[in-house]
Amino acid sequence: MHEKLIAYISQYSNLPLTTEEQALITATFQPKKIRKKQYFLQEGDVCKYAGFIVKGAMRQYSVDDKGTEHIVHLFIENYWANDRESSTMLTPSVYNIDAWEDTELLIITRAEMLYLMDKIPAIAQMIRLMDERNAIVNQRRLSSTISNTAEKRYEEFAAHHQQFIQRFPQHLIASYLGITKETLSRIRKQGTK
Amino acid sequence: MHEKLIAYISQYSNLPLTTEEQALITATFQPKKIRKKQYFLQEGDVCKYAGFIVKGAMRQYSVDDKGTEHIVHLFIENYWANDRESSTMLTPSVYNIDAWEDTELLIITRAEMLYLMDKIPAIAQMIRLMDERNAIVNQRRLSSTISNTAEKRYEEFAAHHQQFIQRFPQHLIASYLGITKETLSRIRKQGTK
DNA sequence: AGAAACCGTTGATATATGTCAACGGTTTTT
DNA sequence: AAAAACCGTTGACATATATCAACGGTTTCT
Repeated sequence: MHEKLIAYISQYSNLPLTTEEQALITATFQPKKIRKKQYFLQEGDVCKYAGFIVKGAMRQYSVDDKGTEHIVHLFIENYWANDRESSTMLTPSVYNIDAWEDTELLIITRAEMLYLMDKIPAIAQMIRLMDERNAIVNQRRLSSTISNTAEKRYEEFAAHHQQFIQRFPQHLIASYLGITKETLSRIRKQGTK
Repeated sequence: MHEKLIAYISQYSNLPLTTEEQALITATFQPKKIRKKQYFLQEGDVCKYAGFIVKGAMRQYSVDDKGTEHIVHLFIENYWANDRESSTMLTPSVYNIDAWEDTELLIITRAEMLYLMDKIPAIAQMIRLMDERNAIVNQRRLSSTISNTAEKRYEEFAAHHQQFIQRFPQHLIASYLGITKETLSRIRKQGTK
């Protein structure tokens, strides 16, 4: 089960992982299975673990006063489920993370991750590159949200996230884009003409 | 002029900077002055430098087909002006960064920064923490943009960014929030009642 | 196998926000 | 000192998107 994680880490670094490093990684990341609809993180709890998704699909969302869910992230294989603000600051999360499909994770605490970063250069390297990639992706999404119409946002999203479109129902995609499912339905209908 | 930068870096780390490290930093970061309205980065150019703002105020924005500017970032003292996607990937930027007030910067290339990260642990540490803080801030902004009405977004912004409100005109704040200046004007009027 | 939940779509209508034009008061430029 | 550019506001109107309700077709549960 840890092979996918090892492969994932390796891909970020030119330094190959030693056998000892691989063993340490395997010993540190704990497998965890979550059935569909179960929570990985609940609003109000501190996010204690980051989870690498080996198999499955998850979503992260907040719920407003009216009970409406707002999807902030969608995750599939090779993504990390985590509320960084909560796990870093040790504050209660405003988000929920739950499984959209039955999901297999490899989980790790923040303290363990800091330890691994210290012991394994490739991990430190991976984190740095992930942060960088993350900053870029966030910047793009923000920019798109501020500047573009719903239609253009959907087109951009569809162009770059084909796997998500296939894997999650439309109403989740709509919420991720900050629009209602009805609006997305109308946009798509119009787009095909 | 470099004292403010040294102080800024120190604040991120418990390791104090040695005299040699301070000298290296001072030698690497080049002072640069930019007059109001001048560009630090122009759309289409590769972002060659990151700039630490010692004094002044800047803005980062894209321009759409209709010629409308969309502010994605506002910067004042102790902020970093940079288009990370462009400087990391060496691709032409879709953004402009210009000075809103006369501004003094300390600039550094990506290669130099990587070198400093390698040589000075406190710098590596700073970058890591900045990335972390950044990820959190971006997450919040994104979440707010997706979930909240314009009015609530403005209230949240005003509550946490008093300095920006005092320093930049309303139409820039409006653009930063993804709304028009007219809408912001009406929101504010209503809010005071 | 039947019931229930889920999903996407459509219509009618409501609401938030954008667009355009104009104004008076500043500040900046020359 | 005059002219120009900038800034916030307001009104009238246009548009994008949300809301609410209903429907038929799936899929999921029991």
